[in-house]
Amino acid sequence: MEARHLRYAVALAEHEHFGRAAGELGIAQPPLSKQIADLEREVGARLFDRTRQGVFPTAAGEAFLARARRALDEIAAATVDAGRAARGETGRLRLGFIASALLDPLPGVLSRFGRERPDVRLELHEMATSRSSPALVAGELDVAFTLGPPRGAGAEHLVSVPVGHDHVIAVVSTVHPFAGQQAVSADQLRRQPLIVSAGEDEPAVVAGLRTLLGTDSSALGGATAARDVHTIIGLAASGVGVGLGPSRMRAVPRPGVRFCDVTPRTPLPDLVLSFAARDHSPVLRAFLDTIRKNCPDVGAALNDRLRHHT
Amino acid sequence: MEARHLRYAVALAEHEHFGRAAGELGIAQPPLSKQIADLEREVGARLFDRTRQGVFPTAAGEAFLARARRALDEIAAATVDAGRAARGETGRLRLGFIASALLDPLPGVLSRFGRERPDVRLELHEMATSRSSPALVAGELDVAFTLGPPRGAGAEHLVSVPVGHDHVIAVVSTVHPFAGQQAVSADQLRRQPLIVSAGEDEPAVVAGLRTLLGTDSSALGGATAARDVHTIIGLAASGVGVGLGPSRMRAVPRPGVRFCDVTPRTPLPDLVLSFAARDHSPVLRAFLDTIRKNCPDVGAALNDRLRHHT
DNA sequence: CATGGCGATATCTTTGAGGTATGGCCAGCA
DNA sequence: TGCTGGCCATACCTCAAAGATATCGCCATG
Repeated sequence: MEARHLRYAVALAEHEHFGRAAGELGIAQPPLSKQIADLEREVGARLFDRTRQGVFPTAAGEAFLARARRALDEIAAATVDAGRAARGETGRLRLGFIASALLDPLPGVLSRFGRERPDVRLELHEMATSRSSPALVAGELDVAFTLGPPRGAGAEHLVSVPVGHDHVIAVVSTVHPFAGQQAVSADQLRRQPLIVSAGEDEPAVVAGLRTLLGTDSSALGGATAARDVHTIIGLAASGVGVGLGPSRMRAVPRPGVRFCDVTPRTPLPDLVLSFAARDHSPVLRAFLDTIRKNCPDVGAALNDRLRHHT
Repeated sequence: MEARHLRYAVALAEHEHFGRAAGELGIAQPPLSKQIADLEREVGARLFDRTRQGVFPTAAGEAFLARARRALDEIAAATVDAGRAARGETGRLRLGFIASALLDPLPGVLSRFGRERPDVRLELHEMATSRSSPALVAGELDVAFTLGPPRGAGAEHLVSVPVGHDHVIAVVSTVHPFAGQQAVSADQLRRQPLIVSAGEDEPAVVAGLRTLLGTDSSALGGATAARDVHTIIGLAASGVGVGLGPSRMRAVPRPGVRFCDVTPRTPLPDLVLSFAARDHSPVLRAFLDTIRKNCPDVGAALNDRLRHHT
């Protein structure tokens, strides 16, 4: 049985007349008669009563037509749904990100993406760089914000694009002596109780701080450890010490704290967007496009990537 | 787009391999490649990723396949449903009947039919013969039990089959003097307070009673009128008088009453089963078949009718 | 570098959908 | 009662396209 048979039966039921139904279908009457006869033979039951007054479905015909109409609706919807999925209007995006990404690029990116693609299901997973890389390789994530380029086995199958540069800044309570300063020096910091990251991404941050304070610095050893940037800011606000973290902390103004530059300017690993090189999913492409529109200093690699698939 | 395209896409998704899917479909690999290519062109999106590891649906393909599977399910169900409807296993039967039919043939017929055709929706409408005939002609009923053959305009398009003969019997309270008698005479009845039908089918019954009691009988004029046989029996049980009604009253034994034959035996119009002559509905046929199996003294016309359609 | 497996392409064959002409049937009508 | 017209079915032909066979190009293996 073919969709043609369903279309012909539905048209015949609608027009109650072989000739007019055939005309509507753009075919002649004899082929329609034959197709309906073939259909009735295949179904094993008479589907239409041919009377002098018109052609009307039998009980079997009514039962058949109800299913036929639903089948035709599904077929029509199949094309529509496939088109929407192909354009990235529907689907799913599994996004991994480090906690600090929630400060700066994510709020803007997610709200814009949610507006542009309301029917895409977003799955957000906060995770350290060390976990998101294998998840991308294994296909458990579609895209991830990581601290520095992804590392580990299979990383060569990932594309990485820096979406923002980063350096160390300090955060202090408004009543702290540093609060009025534009910048604080490494020397000043060495004489303060410090609050630093202790999350899984710690090594990268600690490396930056060692560069800043000197490898012999004992200040780092006595520093308070916090799991993520939000905790660092909170502890600094309550006067526990001077928080040190990525410059993206500035993106979330918060009463009770001030941010200070740190001299010398100490770079941290870039915030990087990674995804599988062979992932051509239109939803991913749409997400990358949103990133490009939302992050002015996005790397050239992303533009290349987008141009490549347009 | 044809059902073939859906079947091929589903098979390809299942086997993840053009060659094996084609083998399963009973065709060679090149035609399958072409059909899938045609499908992708018509949908306007790539539906499968051909990789070295296998053939996998894209996001668009997944969306398409979900709809395709449902469409194919509907198509398969269409044939099944049509077959069931053609065999009269599903559908609807609108049955009109006079109240007294509830006494005798209906309980057995309906319980048997309900067991044999559990998926047929039964619509029961108690109505007088004068109403069921036009309803049958207008197609608002499928079949009806009437008192005597249907009358009125269009009755020639109806088939009528007597399903039981009927005559007048008397019903009295167990404490009534008649209670011990096998039969009562017209003379005895003329000297008793009577309870007779006053429903829409009254004329037929009254005509029978006039035959019994004589047209000059004043007893009928003073009789208590009851709308249906159940009321006649109830009034007789409470001692209001002697109930006169169809012999089918006997089918419902009820404590507190006795039934007596009436002499001379006075026939009433037969209980008749009627339906539209051109109605070949399988549900109707199944119902007639049940009637035949349940009513031993069914008319030859019904057997003819059933044989005609076997 | 050779090999084998896989999907795409080219070309031919054959099925069957659809067109035209016509037949059979029945209601309406003179 | 025979005629006529409308309607669906049948007969037969045509041609598009589904499918078969042969082959190519590609790439991951050894």
